[in-house]
Amino acid sequence: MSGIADVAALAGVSKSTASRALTGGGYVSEGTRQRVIDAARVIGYVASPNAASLVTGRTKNVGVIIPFVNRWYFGEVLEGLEDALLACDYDLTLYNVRPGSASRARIFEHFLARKRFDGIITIGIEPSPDELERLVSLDRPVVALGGQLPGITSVSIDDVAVSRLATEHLIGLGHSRIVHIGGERTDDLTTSVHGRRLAGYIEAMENAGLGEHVLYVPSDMSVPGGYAAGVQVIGDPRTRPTAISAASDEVAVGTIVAARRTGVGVPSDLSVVGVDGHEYAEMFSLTTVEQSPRDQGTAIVELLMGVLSGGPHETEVLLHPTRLVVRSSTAPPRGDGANPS
Amino acid sequence: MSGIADVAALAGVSKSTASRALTGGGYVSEGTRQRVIDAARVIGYVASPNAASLVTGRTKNVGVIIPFVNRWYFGEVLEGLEDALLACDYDLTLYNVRPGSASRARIFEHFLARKRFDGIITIGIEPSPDELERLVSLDRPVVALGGQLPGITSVSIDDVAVSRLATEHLIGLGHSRIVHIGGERTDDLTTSVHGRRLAGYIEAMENAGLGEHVLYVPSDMSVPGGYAAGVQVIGDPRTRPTAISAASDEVAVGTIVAARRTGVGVPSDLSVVGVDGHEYAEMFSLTTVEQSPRDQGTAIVELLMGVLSGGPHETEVLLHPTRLVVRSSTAPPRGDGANPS
DNA sequence: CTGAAAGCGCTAACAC
DNA sequence: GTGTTAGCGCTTTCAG
Repeated sequence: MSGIADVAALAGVSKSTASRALTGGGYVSEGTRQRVIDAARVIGYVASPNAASLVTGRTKNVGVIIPFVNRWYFGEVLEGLEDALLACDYDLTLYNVRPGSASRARIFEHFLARKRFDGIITIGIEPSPDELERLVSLDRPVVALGGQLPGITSVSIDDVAVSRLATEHLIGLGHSRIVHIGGERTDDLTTSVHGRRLAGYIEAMENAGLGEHVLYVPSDMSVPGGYAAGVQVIGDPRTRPTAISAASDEVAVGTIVAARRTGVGVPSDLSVVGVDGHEYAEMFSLTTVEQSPRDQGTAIVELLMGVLSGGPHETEVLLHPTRLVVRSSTAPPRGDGANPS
Repeated sequence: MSGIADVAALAGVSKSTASRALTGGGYVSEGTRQRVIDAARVIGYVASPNAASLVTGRTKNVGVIIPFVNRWYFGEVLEGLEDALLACDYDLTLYNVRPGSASRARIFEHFLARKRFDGIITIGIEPSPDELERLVSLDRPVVALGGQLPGITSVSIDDVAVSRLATEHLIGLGHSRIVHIGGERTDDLTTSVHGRRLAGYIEAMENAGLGEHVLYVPSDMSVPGGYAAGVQVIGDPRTRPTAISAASDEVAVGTIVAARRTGVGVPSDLSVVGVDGHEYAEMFSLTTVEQSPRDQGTAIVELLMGVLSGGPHETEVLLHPTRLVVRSSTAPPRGDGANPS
């Protein structure tokens, strides 16, 4: 293992000069710098991050705390994060904290305390008070994506607007019997993603004078969740809506699968919109409010870099839904009047 | 930041004794050990991994090289890895090397060289000679899941057997016009997962005297890939098979979506089997050879731990398909005789 | 069984 | 501009 001393020797300079040339701190003449860099390349020298971290206190590594890897939204964000972090020369260490899992506890109690990172990115985490406390006590910058945590700088998409937009699209098509799948009855309407998307739906419905038709069915934010809810909602032909506003694309996909299985055509007999821009949208003729999770990942990394560099930075970024992408025409069913059952 | 010195002081011993007590190396009297451990707990002491690594050379961290995060199989494996690694007190740093991406090159050239890990786990990687060379030159144990690399200890599932099993299931149901989706024409039949699963299909067909019906359509190992191939395969009613053996569950799901969309019933007019135990299998009435990716993750971690501990370990583990899980009955279509078009 | 001292590989003051 | 020196926080010989 060649160390910086070897590089220095080969270049005919001292270790400190070699270090300066390589890390770019302090004055080095252009000639020396080149010789050192060449020497490093010849030897194939790469600095030991441990040794460097020990003295600088910085690790060139960030921790990512994420509840799922294997749900479309989270996987996509994670890939976005990895790309963005690489571009900034940071490694990424993964902390997978499935809600309620044993590993979640161990991570918060044990692993994070190692502080192997310069900063932390949390994705869609709703931390318990205890977890939040531990997060803060790490004394490293924390930035959150999705759901602003008290005192933590965050990036969120405008969940209310996004869901309102989706619902308005359905209303614009002439639907009135629109149900929302995804909100949880117990949620505070501003505190969680679930809740805010539900709020957007309600807002749209009431604005359109459809308040009496407001109806939501709770669901996991996942494809199987949407499927289960879909079966329930579509099951009874007498109460079946003509359109569904889904809290996420994954829910929407699950719902559509359920609809097809039930023999209800999609979208001719039923319109479904979701939020996120899922890669399956096309396959399922899904209409979607596009809000790329990858870009969300990029945005949160940018924010963290701002914090790390100590410069000024926004403390709360709200991503606005820019456009509604229609992957298929979703015509309103005939005979859907103002006076449904 | 409290250091080991503080712990030592509080316990009334020297740093070296404190270190021994905490890391379990060398002799410490039981009483002292307890006092040190208590002191550490009181202060909330956690050793700096950097400092420790610097001197021991071990990092308590493993690198995971994976081509996708956001494909079901890979996401599932990754979650399995994370769990298994945590259990062994290892951190996980993620290297996402999408084939052909710019980050892939940077990772192999730059990031891996930092050697922030005691070992490397690769998932379904087909490295170029150059990449393989770099991997080896890291001088850290490398274990591979899926596809044995020359000179690298590996865990694989028995792809040939798994695919044969799936195909035999269809044959057993009375099908003869069975096409395989997933193999790539260019593949060596033993070198890649694609290739081996194709081989298993061919084996089953020939064993059953159906060699003349062997037909495969190449596809990405993904849901959209399966969808595209499915549209193509099912599109023409004259050549349409009665059953499909898919190289993976994701392909199978895509195929089923295509089938439904084309108006071909599933499974009444078409049977599809896949490999892996996908969580969507139930939603899609998919028959599957179960081979949990999570367990594969666990297995590969066990193997790596064996290598790291220096003890004896198997150098190549083959996971055998244990069972075929039927999520729905897939009756053969009537009139499917020995003499298809 | 315990303590003193050396040093892992690097960067950051500080002199020159 | 460049070299010398002093650690970063820990583990590990090596005496005692």
